[in-house]
Amino acid sequence: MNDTNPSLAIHTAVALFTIRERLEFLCLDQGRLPMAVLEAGEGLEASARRALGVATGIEDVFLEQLYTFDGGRDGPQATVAYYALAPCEQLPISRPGVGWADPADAATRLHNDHRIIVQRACERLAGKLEYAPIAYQFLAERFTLGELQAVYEIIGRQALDKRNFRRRIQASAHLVETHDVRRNGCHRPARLYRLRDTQPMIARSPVRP
Amino acid sequence: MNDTNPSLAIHTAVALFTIRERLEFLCLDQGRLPMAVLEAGEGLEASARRALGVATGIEDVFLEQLYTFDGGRDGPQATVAYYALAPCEQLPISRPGVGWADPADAATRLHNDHRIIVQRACERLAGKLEYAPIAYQFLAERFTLGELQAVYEIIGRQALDKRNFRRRIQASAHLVETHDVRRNGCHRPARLYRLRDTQPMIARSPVRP
DNA sequence: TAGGGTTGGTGTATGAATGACACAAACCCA
DNA sequence: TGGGTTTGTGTCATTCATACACCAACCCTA
Repeated sequence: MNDTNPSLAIHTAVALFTIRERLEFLCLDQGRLPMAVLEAGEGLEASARRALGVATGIEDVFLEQLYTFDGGRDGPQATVAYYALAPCEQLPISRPGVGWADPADAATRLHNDHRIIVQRACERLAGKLEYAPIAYQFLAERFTLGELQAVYEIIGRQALDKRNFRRRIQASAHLVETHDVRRNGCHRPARLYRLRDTQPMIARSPVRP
Repeated sequence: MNDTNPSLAIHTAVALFTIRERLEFLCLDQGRLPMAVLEAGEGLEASARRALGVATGIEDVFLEQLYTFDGGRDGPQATVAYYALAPCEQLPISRPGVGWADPADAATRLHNDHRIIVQRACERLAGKLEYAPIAYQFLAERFTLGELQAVYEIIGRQALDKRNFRRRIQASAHLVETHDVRRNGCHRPARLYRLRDTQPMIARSPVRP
């Protein structure tokens, strides 16, 4: 029942992204992303979550399938890659062998096959930013428009006009204004917003690849 | 070396679409899409092409990975789904057990897991139509603007204004005008166009899922 | 060979969305 | 109390999207 033939296996791999000043991904010291071997009776997404849980202790994050790569050198093999997004506050990861890296450094930090995963994930992130509410996955439940704009600027790699950005966001109607503000420094406090709770959360196959 | 344990397998499945008046997909009489079991040393895309070749005899078509599904009842299993596009002229398929079906009838023609593949493929097709030059995959090398518009209307499921459509297409600069026309019926002949040959052909992971 | 039927091909005017741009408000700190 | 910093707001110009009508070229039939 338990087939352990190493030449035939389905792997899952996860690129977990967060934003702390810059966009960063979670990287194991061996130059790999968190991975798992798919077990009997286990779903692919469950396997990916398990991989992430083993490496980091967290499992409750946004997770979406990215692409499936063939690793077939010795036998029929496939690696189903996922990407995950989480706000950095939720990530008290301080385990040995686990760290963060800049996607631009992926080439030096990761083995080839995993480098491609990170690169593709960045591309999809930037593309999807424009039409899907994924930016919110990097933020806490309540956030300021300034924080949201920073996410868009970091992922989209370009500065945005504050007024035009706010107009665009308000028009998308994803947000609701709360009655609270956040005092964050020696300046005017910022109003807090949250995602409209009727927001259907999407974690499906891309419609627009 | 040759592992034939049926409880651990990687499958590929292909939904081949074409347009003949309507959008249609290729459907085997057993209510399945063309499939293959990934072999040792075989790439995923190669496996999908093989599946299509076995069922139809053709292999040289646009093919893109769609999504990977887990079929894990008895063991670790995965089905990597692809979708393929081809002009109907290239498809002289008249084999027993192979036919065409309307995606709207997929529910009655296909088993559940394959129905989802067709449905997702239709969604991606419609989404991708707007920003990627996939419509040309349904046309011969040279085609008229009327034919191209028909493809857009069928996949996008809405009628388009002729003049606005033409302006949009001309603006995209994907096309070059040829010096020939096609006489097609009892009306004015239509100018023939072809894809600009410097067009980088994309068959990659979706950037915008 | 003339006229009717059919599809191919073209321009303009209006409203909507986008992009550029500057200044006062609120807070903290010195 | 004044300087520094981020929040928050409106307008104008340009571009983009939409709606819309007629002649051209061909084939077929009478």
